[in-house]
Amino acid sequence: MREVGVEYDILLAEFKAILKKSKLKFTSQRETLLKTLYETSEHLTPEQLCDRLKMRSNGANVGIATVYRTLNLLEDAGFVTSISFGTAGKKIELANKPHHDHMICKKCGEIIEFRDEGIEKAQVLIAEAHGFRLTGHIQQLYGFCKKCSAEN
Amino acid sequence: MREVGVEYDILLAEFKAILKKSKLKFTSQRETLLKTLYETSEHLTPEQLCDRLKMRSNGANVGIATVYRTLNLLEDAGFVTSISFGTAGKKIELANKPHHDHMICKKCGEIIEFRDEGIEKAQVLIAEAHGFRLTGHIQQLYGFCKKCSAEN
DNA sequence: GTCAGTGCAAAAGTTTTGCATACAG
DNA sequence: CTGTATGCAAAACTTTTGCACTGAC
Repeated sequence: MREVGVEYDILLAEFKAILKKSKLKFTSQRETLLKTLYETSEHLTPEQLCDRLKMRSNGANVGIATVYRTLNLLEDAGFVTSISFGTAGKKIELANKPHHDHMICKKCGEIIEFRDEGIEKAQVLIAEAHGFRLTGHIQQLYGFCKKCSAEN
Repeated sequence: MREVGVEYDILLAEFKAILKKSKLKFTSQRETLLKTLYETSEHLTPEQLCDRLKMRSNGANVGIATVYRTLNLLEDAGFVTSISFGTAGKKIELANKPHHDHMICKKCGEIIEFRDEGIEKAQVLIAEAHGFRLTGHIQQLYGFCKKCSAEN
């Protein structure tokens, strides 16, 4: 259902390793959060993510605070990136999906994912030229999608 | 002081034209806001922008609400883009500076601007391929700058 | 058993709205 | 004059924190 990035088992192992290294604990909440992000191809806001976690835990309590705390943790560790575009609010995405970028329609908000090898390579070169150690990138092209373009 | 984009007079004229078209009014607050953005090369948050406006108006009142309202207006009109990266908060930037992109240090938050012709061209081609009418883009590479890389 | 993690509720921060007044057209 | 824009204050959201209790190691 999901384009293949890193296998979940590997992802999970990496996550555990990071936690161990920082003497943090591996809890069921953290696992479920990671798994949910892994299985979701959409871009969720923290609140939407929290709602899904609530559903998964069949009614059990999931605090929004924990979601934020865990997301910050994951973001620091580079597992997750958050992007925010205009008024659309903060959206979360797993970082180690294969590199891809976004084209966002300013009118209907549709997000189209794309990928271009040439751009990826150019980015690496640019980073090197500035002595920058690259860990990720976000590229958002925006404008109007085919549909909304026609309506204008 | 500022890399040359569109000349301010032209920018201003465009702004007035947009306002006229939507039967909106050209107020001193709107002018000062635009001018301030034009003259500032940094990336400001709405609140920082508001503070600058207050200074410029020598103590006169500038409401944060007006800043937000005007920014939303400008963003809708494509004059301004807001980018938000991780925890660093929303930052504003004039859209019609010459195209350039950002490299952001996850540790110290430094923003390095860069530009690459090849990437720019590739983006246009990709948009065309998807029937997407491109009006702008944001590209953020992130990782650790030279300095912070060394400290790790 | 110890110490980090959790949920909850309160707090802090950010953005939007309602309303009376000010001012551009 | 008319109606949009403004500043202020309140409201609505979003994100973070404090605390007592739970649970991983």
